[in-house]
Amino acid sequence: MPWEKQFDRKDALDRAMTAFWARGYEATSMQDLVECTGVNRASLYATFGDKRDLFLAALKHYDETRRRLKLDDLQAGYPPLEAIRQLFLGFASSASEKGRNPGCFLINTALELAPHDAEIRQFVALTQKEIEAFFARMIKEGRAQGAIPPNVRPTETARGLLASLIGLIVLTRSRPEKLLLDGVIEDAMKRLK
Amino acid sequence: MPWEKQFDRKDALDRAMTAFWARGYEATSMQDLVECTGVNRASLYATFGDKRDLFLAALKHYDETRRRLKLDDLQAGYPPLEAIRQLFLGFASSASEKGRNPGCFLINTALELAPHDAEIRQFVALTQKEIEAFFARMIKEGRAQGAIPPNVRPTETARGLLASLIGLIVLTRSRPEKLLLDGVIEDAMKRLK
DNA sequence: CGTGGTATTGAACGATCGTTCCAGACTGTC
DNA sequence: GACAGTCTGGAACGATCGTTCAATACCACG
Repeated sequence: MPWEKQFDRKDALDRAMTAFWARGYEATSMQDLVECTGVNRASLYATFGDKRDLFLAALKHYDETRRRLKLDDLQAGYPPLEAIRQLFLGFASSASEKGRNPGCFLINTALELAPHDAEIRQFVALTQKEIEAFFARMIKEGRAQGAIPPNVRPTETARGLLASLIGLIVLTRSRPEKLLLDGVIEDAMKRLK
Repeated sequence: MPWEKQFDRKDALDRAMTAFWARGYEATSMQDLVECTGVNRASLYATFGDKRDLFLAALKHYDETRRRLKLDDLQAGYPPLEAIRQLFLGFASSASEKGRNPGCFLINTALELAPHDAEIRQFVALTQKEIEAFFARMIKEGRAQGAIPPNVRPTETARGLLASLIGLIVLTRSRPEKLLLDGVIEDAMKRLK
């Protein structure tokens, strides 16, 4: 190869991810992406393809660097029951009432693009299944350790927790009230005792 | 007044609502709105103001004709516990795996615009509070009638149900699988027994 | 029947959209 | 040091964006 890229691919992808995450697909223009990545238009196209390709790459980047990493950290750093609680708490605490609430890129996409784009829908569905599997795994471990009662059914309860988590994250963007968010978490955790 | 409008304001608003509901704010162009309402561009501006004004009017129209009407019908037509279940079932059953899932206009807006527009955020928050109040009211009535155990706390449980309902609706747009949606509902209703 | 004033119409505005092209900058190889 | 080939920078493409304007059609009122 006679020459190498001047910019770091991962770094540019991370910045593009942040832009799509904050404003969504439609509201983020290529001009925005050129400015926030610092990469020239043509280089952006040469490296990532068109806008949708770049979005999909950013979404997968989010999944790898945020969602997967987060779940792995929780699983490694906390006992099962506390790992579940910390996942909820992480989203609630990032929702300050004054500053911006980043929310979850995957959930934003589930509403904006998933209904209209089969490939994106399948990817979003896959990540949701992994979160569901995380909940089920934690419940099984918690039961084995005696921290969760044996009458809590892993598969069914995991589905309920997934819905509660999604609801919590949506609420952080319209009603970032600590009283409400803490109430949702407390109620969600009741399933496990 | 020397002349009256040729088109029905409510009818045009209803069609615009459907368009915004299906595609969101950014992805719906004024050209789309001109075509789906059948009203001329300038008439649209003269009647509703700019695009954001029209969107807000459509959102409020949705709230009046769908959300409020739905809750009133449920409250009038079912006993408390069943009214709650029917609210969940309504969203799950409209999510066929093949056709389009309309979802909920208010929730779509909670993610797309609420974080960036204070007026819209406050309106969305208001409607969510009314759903929350609906749940709390149903729980209180259910307890009074003996259909819901007295240890179920209305205010706290209503928050949890709201999150579960939102989660369910989001899931209908990315994973319209009957097994999953029914599982979420079953799990949500467990709180009430 | 003329007049005032609003509704409608289609064209047009400048701005921005996503995308592409091309000349120039650059480095590894011969 | 000339060549080959990739990456960069900026201009430019046609299309579409939200919005506005001037001309026309129309009815109530004097």
